[in-house]
Amino acid sequence: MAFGEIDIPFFHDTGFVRKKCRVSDLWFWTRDENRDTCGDTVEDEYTFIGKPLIAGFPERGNALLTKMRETFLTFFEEQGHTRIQPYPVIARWRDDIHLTIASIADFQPDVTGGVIPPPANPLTISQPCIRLTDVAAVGRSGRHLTTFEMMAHHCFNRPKDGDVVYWIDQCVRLCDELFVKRLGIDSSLITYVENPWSGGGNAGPAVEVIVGGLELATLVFMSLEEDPQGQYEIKGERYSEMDLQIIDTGYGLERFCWAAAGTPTIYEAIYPETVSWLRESSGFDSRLGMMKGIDADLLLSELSMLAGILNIDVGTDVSALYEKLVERLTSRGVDISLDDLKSITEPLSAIYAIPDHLHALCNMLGDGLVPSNVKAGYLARMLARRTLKMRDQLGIDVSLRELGEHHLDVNLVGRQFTQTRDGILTILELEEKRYVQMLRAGEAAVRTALKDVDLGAEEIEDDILFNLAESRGLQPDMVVEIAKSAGWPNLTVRLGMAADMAARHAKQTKDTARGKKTDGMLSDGIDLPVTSLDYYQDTTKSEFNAKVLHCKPLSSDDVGKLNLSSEVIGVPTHRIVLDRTLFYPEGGGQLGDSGTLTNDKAVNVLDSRINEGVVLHLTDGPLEGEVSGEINIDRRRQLMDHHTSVHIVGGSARAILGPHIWQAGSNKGERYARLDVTHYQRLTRLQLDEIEDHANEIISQDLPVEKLVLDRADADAQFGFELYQGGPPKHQQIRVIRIGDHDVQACGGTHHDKVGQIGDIRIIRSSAVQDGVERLQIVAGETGREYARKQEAILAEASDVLGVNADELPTAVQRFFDEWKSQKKTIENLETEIVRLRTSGGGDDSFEKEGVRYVIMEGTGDMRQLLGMVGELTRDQAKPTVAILGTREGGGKLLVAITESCVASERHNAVEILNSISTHISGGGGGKPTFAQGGGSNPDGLDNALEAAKQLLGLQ
RNA sequence: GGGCCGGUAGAUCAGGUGGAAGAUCGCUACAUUGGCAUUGUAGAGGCCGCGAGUUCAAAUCUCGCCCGGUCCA
Repeated sequence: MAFGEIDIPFFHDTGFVRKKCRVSDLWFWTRDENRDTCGDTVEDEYTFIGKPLIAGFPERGNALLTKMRETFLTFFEEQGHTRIQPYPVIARWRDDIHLTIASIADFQPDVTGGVIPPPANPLTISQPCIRLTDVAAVGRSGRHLTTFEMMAHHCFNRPKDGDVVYWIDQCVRLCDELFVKRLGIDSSLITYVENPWSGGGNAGPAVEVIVGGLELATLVFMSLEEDPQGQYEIKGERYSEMDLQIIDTGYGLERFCWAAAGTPTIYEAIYPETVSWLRESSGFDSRLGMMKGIDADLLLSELSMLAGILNIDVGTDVSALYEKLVERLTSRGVDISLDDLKSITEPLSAIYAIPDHLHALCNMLGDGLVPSNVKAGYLARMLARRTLKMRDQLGIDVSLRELGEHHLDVNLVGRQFTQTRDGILTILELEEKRYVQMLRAGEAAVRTALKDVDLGAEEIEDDILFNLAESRGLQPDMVVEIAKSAGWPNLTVRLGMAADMAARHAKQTKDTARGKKTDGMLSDGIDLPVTSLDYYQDTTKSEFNAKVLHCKPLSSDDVGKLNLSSEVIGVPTHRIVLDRTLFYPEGGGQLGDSGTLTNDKAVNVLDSRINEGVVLHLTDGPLEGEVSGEINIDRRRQLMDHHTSVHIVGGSARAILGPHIWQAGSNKGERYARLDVTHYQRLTRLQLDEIEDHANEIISQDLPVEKLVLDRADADAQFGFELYQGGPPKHQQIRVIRIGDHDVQACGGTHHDKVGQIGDIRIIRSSAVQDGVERLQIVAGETGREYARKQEAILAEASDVLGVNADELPTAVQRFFDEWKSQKKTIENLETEIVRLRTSGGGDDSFEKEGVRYVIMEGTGDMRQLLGMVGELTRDQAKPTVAILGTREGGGKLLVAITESCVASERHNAVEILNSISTHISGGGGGKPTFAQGGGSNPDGLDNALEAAKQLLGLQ
C-alpha cells in the first residue's frame, strides 16, 4: 500500500467503496456507489443551505455552539476520553507561533516530541483557535472565519513500547459513529478523502471528512518526522517513522453548527443577533428592498452557494471574481448588474466579518494580550482597524467599545477570561482613539503627498501610495477616499495595486530574512561534561575548589561574538571550563558573575556564560590544574537584589495595572535592572509610585522566596502559563521561583531566600520600548542608595550654580528661563532700533553714483543685525541701493545686498562682489545675484575687505 | 526582531536643491453693531525634540540619543 492510502477494516465492514475523484484526482471512500466527486471540489455546491444535515439543533448563535460543543465532548467522554480545558488563544508556551492555530498546537512541541507525557490519553478538547491567513476572505466566502473552535479527540501511541490506545481504524469508526448515530447525518452523504498531511516537521496519512460539500473534519494520523535519510517523501521533504504515533483530529465546531442550521452563510448560524443588528442599523435591509426586479432571498441564497466556490486571497483582484459571479447568477435566473451586485456584497461582507473579527479580538484581549505595533499585539491592532474600517464603510454610529460590549454580552456569555471586562473595553476604546488619530493625521499627509499632483489626475504614482501605506498605515483605497474629498475627484486605485503591494511586502520580508546575525555563544566543538552548578545550593557562598577541564585562548573574533555587557571591565583573553562552579553564567536576563580563579597564580573572571550546560569562565589569562575560585560576592548580592526585585515589581505591576501585565523582557546588572512589561498606555509617575509602594510592601512582609524544581507537566498543572513570563520553557524540568502568592515564574537566576534581604526598591523611571511595552528601570539595595546619593549631588550642584536651596530650584529655574526669554525679546527689539537708527541717516558710509546709492559700512552686531540692516536699506525700489555690510563677529561676516529689479541689480551681482572681497577675511560664501552672504576666519581683514569693495565699485 | 516615516507658534500643519522662520485656526487689543454672531485692523506667541559633526553659514546635510507613528515577520 502506498503512503497516504487508507484501507481499514471499517470501510469494508460497513459497505464503503473506494473511488477516484473525477475533479481532484484524490481517492475517497463513500457508501454511495454513484458518487464520482470527492465532495470538496468546485463542482460540489453546498447542499445543506435551507436543508440542514444535522437535525435536532433549532438553536442559533451562542446557544447552538454551546449545545454542539457539549454534544461532541460528551460523546467522546462516553468513549473513554478525558475532557481537557482549552488553552489560551495566545500561544505563550511556544516561540514559533503567536496564536493557537489548532488543538494539536497545545501539545507541541514537547508532548508531540515525546519529551513530556500528555495531560490525559486519550483526550478530547474544544480549542478556540485564531488563524489570520485567510482574513481577506472572511465575510466574502460565506464560510471563512478568523476565529473558530477546533473540537478534537487526540491520542498518543507508543507502539514500540506496546502502548497503543487506538489508531486509524478505531479513529474513523468513532468519527463515523458521531456523525451517523449521534448527529443523525445521512451516511450516504459522507465521504472520507485520502489526503496526506504534512507540516511543522511532521507528517502522516490523513482523511478529510466531507458532507454536503462542506469539510467537517480532518483526521490526521501523525506518524512521520522529518529526516533527510527517511524513506518517505512528501512535498519534497523526506520523512521517517517516529516513535510516537499521534491521532490528531480537527472538527470545526462552527461548521457543524452551520450544517445544523442550514443558514445561507456560517455567520448567520453562529452570530445571528449581530448580523441582524448590523443589517438593521446600517440600513442594508431597506436598501435591498428598494432594488427593483430582484428577488432578494433568491439572490442571497444563490450568492452563498456560489461564494463557497470562489477563493479570495490577500492581493486578489476582486473585480475579476465579481464578473464571474454576475455570469453565474445570470445563468441561474438572477439578473443583476455588476454595480448592483457590489452594492449588496460589499456591505454584506462587512456585516459578516465584523462579528468574526470581534470574536478574535475579544478572545485575544481576553487572554491578556495588549495591542501593539509588533508581534501578536500587531495582529490584534490589525483586526481592530479592519473592524473600524468596515464599520465606517457601513456608516453605522457605534463605537468599537460598544461593538465589543455587544459581542461579550451576546456571543461570549459565560466565557472566562483572564483580562477583566473593563480591561477589554478600555483597550478597545484606546484602539479606536488611535485609529481616529491615524486617519486625521492621514488627511494632512495625503494632502501634502499629493500637492504636486494635478487636480484632475486619475491615478497616483505607486511610490506615493507605497509610502503612505507603510509609513502612515493608509491603504490605497483609503488614500483615494481621502483625496476625493480633498479636491482630487477623479482618482481611482490602479488595477493590480493590491497584488503589487503584497508582492512588495513579500520581497521586503525575504530581503530582511537574508541578513541573519550570529548569537553570542562560542559553540565550536566543545565536548565536555555538563558543569556542576553549585550556585543553586547556597546563593550566599562565594568560595569553592574545582578542576580545570579546558582552557583556550579567545580570538578577537570570538570576543566580538560574545556581545559583552558594558558592565564587563576589560577584555577576556581565555575561556576556562571547570568541573564545578559557583559562577552564575549570564542567563534569564541576569548578567554573569565576575571574580577570580587561583592556583599558584591568579586570573580574573570577567564574565561567565553557559552553553549546553557547560559554564565558560571568561578570564584575562590561562590557568590549569586544581584551582580555588572566588566570586565577587558584593556584585552577586547586588545582582540578586535586582533579580528578586524584578520578580516583585512584575507581580506588583500585575496587581496594580491588571492581568495583561506580562514580562516582555528583562535585564539585571549591577548598576540597574530593567523590566519590560506589556501595557496599553504610557505609565504616569503616579502609577509608578503605586507599583513601587506595593513592591516595598511585599518586601516589608519579608516573604520567603521558594525555589522549586518541578517536571514541566506538574509545574503547568500547578501554576499555569503565568510561569513562562521569560519565554517558552526549554527543558523537561524547570526551576520555579515563587514569592508567596505574589509572583511565581520559571527562572534559572540566583535569588535571595527572603525578600527582606533586598532592602528597598526604587522605580527610577519608565520609558516606551515599543507601543504596548513599557520599560521600568529599577534600582534596589545598595545601588538604590547610591542612586539616591547621586541624585542629591546633582540637585546640590545645580542649586549651587543658582545660589538657591534645592527646594527652590524649580521656581528659580523657571524664573531664569522666563527672564532669558524676555531678555532675548528685548535684545531683538533693541537690534531693530539700532537698524532703524543706522540706516535712517546718510553719513560717511553712503555714496551716490549714477543714480545708485552705495552703503558700505561695518556693523557692531551679529549676522542677524546685519540682515535686518540690509533689508531696511534695499527694500525701497524707488531708491536703488547696493549695501555691503561687515562685522567682526564669529571670524568676520560679510553681506552684500542689492535692491531687486532696478538699475542697481542690473549693474551689479552680489555674489561676484562678495567673492572678490571675502578673500580678505579668509573665507567664502554665496547666495543669489541680489543677496549674498559669507564669512571667514580673519576678522582683522574686514577693513581691507570693505576698502576693496569701494575700489571694485570705483567709489575712490 | 527588521524596515519605513515623523517631531517647526496654544492646536493642525507648510517650508527641506543649506543663505532674513511661515499659513490656517485659536489668543489679546482696538474698530464695527443696542448686544451677540459676523467682519475689519493691529499685535502677542518659536531652545525648528536633545546632543555632537560637516560648513563662512544648518530648521534644512551626517551621526547618536529621546519621543511619537506605521508596515511586515
